[in-house]
Amino acid sequence: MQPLPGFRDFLPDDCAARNFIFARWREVCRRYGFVEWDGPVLEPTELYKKKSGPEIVAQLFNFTDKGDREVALRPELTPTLARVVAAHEREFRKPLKWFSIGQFFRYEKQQRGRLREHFQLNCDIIGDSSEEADAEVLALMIDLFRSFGFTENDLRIYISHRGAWAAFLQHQGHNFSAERMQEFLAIVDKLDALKPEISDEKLKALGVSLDLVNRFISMPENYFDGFNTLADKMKVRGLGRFITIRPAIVRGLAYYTGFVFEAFSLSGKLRAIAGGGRYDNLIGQLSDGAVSLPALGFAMGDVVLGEMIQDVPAARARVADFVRREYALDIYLIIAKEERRSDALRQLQQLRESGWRIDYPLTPAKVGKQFQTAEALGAKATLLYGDEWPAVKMKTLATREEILIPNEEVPARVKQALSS
RNA sequence: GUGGCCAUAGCUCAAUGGUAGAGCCCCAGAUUGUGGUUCUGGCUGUUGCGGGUUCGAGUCCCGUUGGCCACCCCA
Repeated sequence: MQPLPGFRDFLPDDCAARNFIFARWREVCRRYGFVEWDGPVLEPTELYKKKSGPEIVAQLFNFTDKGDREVALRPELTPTLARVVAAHEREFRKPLKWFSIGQFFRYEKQQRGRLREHFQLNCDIIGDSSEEADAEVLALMIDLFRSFGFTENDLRIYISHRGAWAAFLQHQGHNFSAERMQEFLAIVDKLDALKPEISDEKLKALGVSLDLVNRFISMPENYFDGFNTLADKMKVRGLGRFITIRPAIVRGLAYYTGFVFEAFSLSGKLRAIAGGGRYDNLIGQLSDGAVSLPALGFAMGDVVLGEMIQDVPAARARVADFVRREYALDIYLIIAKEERRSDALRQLQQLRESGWRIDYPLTPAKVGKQFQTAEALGAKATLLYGDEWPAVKMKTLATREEILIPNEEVPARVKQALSS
């Protein structure tokens, strides 16, 4: 039996690496004053059908449950967030700064960096429409990357703004409906992939020329001051070098209204590592107008991030170090004489209650074998119980130094030896 | 969803159509109670699965499942 396609087993090393990623996510988010929350893994399919746009619905991992409900494993968190916030917003002071770490699903053919399941960090600020909030979220994203050991040489965050496109087009005399705007942005999104003649043709169908579009792309700051404001705010924080204005970045989800951004690895091998934007209307839509709050946020997945970590030596070394420490022991007990097993277990329990990580042989084994096990489990020291009793022989594995200590002094001496 | 490449031991991979192998891992030893190295020995296969061609198929053909890559799409 194998796991289902696109689903992963996490062996101990994989789990430790995952814990490392989660630990950095939590640590940096808390540093920014974000609090953690979570929602259900299974939602009514309806939640995604109307609000996220048709793109995501085609890839839902959905089914009918035993109560004849149409349900879907969550493909993203934002619709759930919008629902929860609409229902509970009065209980919280604004702005909300919330983050969440959870598993998300999609039903599609898997490929490198893209499975049917992944873990994702979501960070959102709700109830603040200022550009300061935009900058705060971007800074958070950058510091998250920095916490893994990445620098401005490893990745770049490209920033665009849907409102900027609308304003530019209006300035040029075009007034697009929401649907036409969506159509237009889809073409812009593919400018790099398609031949200029084809893009031009598609744009002409909307009454816009490729020349016009390129004019904006080459000098966006001249047409939209918000880019300058944001860039200045990032420079003040010393993070300006991480961001690049790139109007052609348009995210696929329909609900974005303002700034949108995507982080890319500069090695060019990977897809977007993270992305997000402002969605000022979504909460209002999902609550049928009962609650209207501006919001913005982003998400970053563990799969692509993990691959990027493997690509960058400094980041890879941090993970390896963490993985090694994740389950390394403090002490391994050597039971050299089986008649000392009870004495050893009594001290084992005592030491565990003090918080030390200790393991020991469950069945009788040769002393040499026990030392091998101690080494393999990463123990810093061993405590040997045998003919020396009532004294215990403590050995520091790194230095091979052995000292004889009275058993009643073991807790104190262990503390002394391992605290340094 | 479409197309191309691939599938051999737990892992990485060998094997002109002619008796399936190596390295690593794991386990056990190298004289009585001391670890990373070394040495010796041991374990492991319906060659992904199902058909077909052939005297004979890991090898050739068809199907199927799974993986990788590209396209589509994108959290």
